[in-house]
Amino acid sequence: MENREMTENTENKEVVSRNFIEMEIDRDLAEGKYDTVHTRFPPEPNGYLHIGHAKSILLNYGLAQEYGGKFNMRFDDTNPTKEKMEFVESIKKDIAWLGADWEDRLFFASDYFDQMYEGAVKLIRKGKAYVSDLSADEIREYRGTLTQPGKKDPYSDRSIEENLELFENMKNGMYEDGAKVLRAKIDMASPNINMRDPILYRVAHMTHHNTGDKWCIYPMYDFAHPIEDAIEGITHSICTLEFEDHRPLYNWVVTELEYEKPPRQIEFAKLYLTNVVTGKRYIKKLVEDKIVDGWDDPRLVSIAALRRRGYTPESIKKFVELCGVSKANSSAEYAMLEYCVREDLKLKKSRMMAVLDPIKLVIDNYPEDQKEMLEAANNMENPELGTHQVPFGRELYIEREDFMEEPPKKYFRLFPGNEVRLMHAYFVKCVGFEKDESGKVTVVHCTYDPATKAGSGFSERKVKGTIHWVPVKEAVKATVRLYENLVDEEKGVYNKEDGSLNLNPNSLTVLENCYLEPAIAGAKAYDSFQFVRNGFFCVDYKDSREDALVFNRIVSLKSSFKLPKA
RNA sequence: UGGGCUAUCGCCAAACGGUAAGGCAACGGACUCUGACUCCGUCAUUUCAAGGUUCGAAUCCUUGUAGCCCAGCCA
Repeated sequence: MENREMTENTENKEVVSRNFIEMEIDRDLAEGKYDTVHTRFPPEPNGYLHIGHAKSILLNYGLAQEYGGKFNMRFDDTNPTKEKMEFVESIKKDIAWLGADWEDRLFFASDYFDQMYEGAVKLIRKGKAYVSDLSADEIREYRGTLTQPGKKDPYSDRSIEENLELFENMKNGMYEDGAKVLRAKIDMASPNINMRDPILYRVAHMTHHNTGDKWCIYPMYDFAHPIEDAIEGITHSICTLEFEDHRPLYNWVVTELEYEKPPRQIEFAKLYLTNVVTGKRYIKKLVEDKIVDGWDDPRLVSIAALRRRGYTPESIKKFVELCGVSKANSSAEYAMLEYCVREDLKLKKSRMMAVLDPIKLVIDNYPEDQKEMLEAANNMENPELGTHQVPFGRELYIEREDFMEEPPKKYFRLFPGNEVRLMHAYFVKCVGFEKDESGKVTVVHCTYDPATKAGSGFSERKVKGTIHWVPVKEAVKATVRLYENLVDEEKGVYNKEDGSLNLNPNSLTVLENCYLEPAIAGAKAYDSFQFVRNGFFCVDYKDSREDALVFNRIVSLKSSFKLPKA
């Protein structure tokens, strides 16, 4: 009853309960902890963004919007060994495409290296950090294990002066990579391994994509991230669950560095999709093995791949919203994503006729030299999309599936003696067919009834089926690609024995003999349509040419009819 | 066996001590110039399990169980 009232009060707006992050923010605001909301998306530029990142981007951006706050874009580029400029460009493109607007707030963690260095010096002066000469192996050894406490670092008692000098030497390039590190002095016996004197700075003689050769020491994530957030005035630093254990360290850093109104870290569960490949190594191999056509192959779920496939930013936003935000590890079904694109495209795109697997239909009683132009609504449910003309004549192409010599029960399409409607045109009745030597049907014959023309108001009799068609003479030939899941859904994504992918051999079907109605001619990259009864399709930006269109199927239409398998 | 986190329908996910929302999927049916869309209906007597507190428990307590994360000079 309470819910019903809420529904009425908010009119057609659905009642969406607040997620736990919003509730935390509400509380922070109410308690006066913060008086604004400032979020950020902080990727490391070491790869392409995928659907999982979209959740974080849209969550952070959405929160800033919702609370009238700000959203920053920030590259967390504190490890030059992994980062590339190529990725900063692709990430910016993807985020902009998704509609998360960082306005003029594009930052790089590397822009703060000076401040981070100052912060480290401050910690040393407070006696909270020291330079250690332990090797990587020794550090690991001293750290202890999950069940055993760590041991005191023998260098942890160096004087402040000595530490100051050593750290400056580190900065000045006096040591080899790995020779020395700066560690926080916290608690080697902490049950939380992250607190066992974590490394703050390491030596790495490497050229950084942003700072060049200015630095040869680089801050670690745990030290850098809270500083980045604090410098930018971030209030809510939202990250994924695996950083929960790092929160005490995050708080330690902002506390020791004495930031006023320090940011607060809140963790949420990543978004996973079932039966989908997101691992970098796997995708890299698929690309190298030429199983997929690059990192934006339409079967992949990188943002670039979804864009190429024809997904819209709106559909991804809707999907992310539908998935919700919680702390429970979970995996959304691909069907939900598909629902979201259909929902978005349904009223926005023109509904055209395209025959993917053609068979010729001859209207025996339609004069050979006759021709007419029929008017077709672009979208019957959205008249604003207007209309277009489609030529009609004696010879048409129809879908091979729409004719059967011996139909099963409940088959509403063409079969000898049956009458169907040709969409936007006339009723036709099947009067015969031709076969070749192999028994394959080559031509279907029918007669039409002029009285049944679309829009004539004819209502004397009805037909159960309506099929789409394309005029033989004016049709535009095109290539259409149909997709299935890249991996075998039955077997699961990964092979249990060797960890390789269980690939679906049918993930790509290329149909090179498709015919489109002429109104589609001239379609440009990323243009998309509903091909009536076949799904939504998008012009491929890589392979399509004006005179040789190539379409990717974004998603099929739902269907409650299953043709019985022969 | 140390620490952190999580368990509510096939999949997401609400409910914040007052008697299990909603969406996806699925399944019926109506409608239909897309077997689409739309519309109507079905879909958790029960919330990981077992005890306990309470007039009342998914929510509180106890004891278990299961899953995820942490021992990079990665983020």
